Amino acid sequence: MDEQRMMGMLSQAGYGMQGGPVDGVGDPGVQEGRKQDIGDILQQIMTITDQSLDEAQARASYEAQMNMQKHTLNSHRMKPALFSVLCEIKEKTVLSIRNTNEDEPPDPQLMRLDNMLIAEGVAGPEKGGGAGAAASASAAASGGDNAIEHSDYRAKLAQIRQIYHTELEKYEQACNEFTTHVVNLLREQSRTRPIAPKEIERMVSIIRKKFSAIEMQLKQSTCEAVMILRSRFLDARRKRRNFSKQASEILNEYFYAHLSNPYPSEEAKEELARKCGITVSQVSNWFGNKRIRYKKNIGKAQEEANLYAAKTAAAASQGGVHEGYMPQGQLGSYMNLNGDNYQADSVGANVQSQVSGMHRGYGHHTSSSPPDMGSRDGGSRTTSPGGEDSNSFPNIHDLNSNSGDGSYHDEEPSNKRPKV
DNA sequence: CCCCATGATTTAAG
DNA sequence: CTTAAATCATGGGG
Repeated sequence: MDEQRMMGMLSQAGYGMQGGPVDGVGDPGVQEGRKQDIGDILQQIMTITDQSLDEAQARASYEAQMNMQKHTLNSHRMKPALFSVLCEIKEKTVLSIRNTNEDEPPDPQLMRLDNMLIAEGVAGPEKGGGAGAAASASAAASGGDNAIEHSDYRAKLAQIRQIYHTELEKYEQACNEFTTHVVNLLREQSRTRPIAPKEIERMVSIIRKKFSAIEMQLKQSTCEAVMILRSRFLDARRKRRNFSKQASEILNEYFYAHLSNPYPSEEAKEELARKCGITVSQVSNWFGNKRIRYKKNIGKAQEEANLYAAKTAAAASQGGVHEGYMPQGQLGSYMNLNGDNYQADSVGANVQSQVSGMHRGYGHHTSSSPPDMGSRDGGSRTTSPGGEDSNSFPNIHDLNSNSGDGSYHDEEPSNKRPKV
């Protein structure tokens, strides 16, 4: 099989030395001649050796002859010296070759694949650990019961992982086997051909390189499989589920209670997320959607908002049926607003405008203060936390949307899915 | 089926 | 990073 190839390479190395820079010292002319001689001799010997080996492979009947030649060669008194010299020469040429193409910077592509596989928990720490740990961690982080959705995913991932490890193992085993085989072969041949240990090392490294190409292919296809799996299972869009009725209520209450400035601070978002059993990202999404959709709707379908206002009021008066965090302060103003009516659109401006004087640039609270609480207006109106900022958000009044029911939520969007 | 409410994502601006 | 706006894709009701 590959002996043929190896012999070819060895022969090549042998021939290559002919013109090569064998040594830097000495008179060029003499040196040249000597090199030529040595080259000729070597070539002859190599040819004979190759021939004999080839014939041996081809025909067993030459066994005897080959043995004889081997014996002759082995018993020649000059043999050790000659081999030594040949080895030295070969080593030099081989080294020069090696230097040109041996430098093997860890392939960036391979590193990328490795990183991704580790990130996906495929290649990471041993079997049970990686995927399982990652999955349970993310499940715990998101608060929980989303396991249903992901169990399938995890199962598939584990499958991929299994296959990957099996293949990798197979690959390693094959690589080692083959390497061992080649090394043995070379050692065997080193009795009849000038093969230095370094030569063997080099062969081994070449073999490893070849095999690592296969390894990379394996990693690549594994990565692809993971990618497909991810897009299939983890694309949240495909798995959209409405929030629970209760979560929607909580969110809506907060929204309508802070209509004048419906931008929950980071802390508020966390609290809402906790109460609703969803992630902070989801809260942000919800408010983003809510704001824009509310705005688009002003003027109609707002009756339902009253519903929330009423609920809120009721809750407040009863001591808070619904979580505590409806700022009681605002209820009053709310009722006012509602009662006031809603031409709000027009009125709205005036309604909120005046007020507490201090402005803080609306919106972007760098999480400074929870918009809610404090802002209670003293007398009668609006409470918007930031004086005029209330204007910034289109007039408020009601509207509502009673969201559906449904239930699940997804786990924290584990943001980036790698791209291939 | 269609249609629309809705959560998530993308895009663009700051 | 956050947000508004547009858009996507699903769930679920008629």
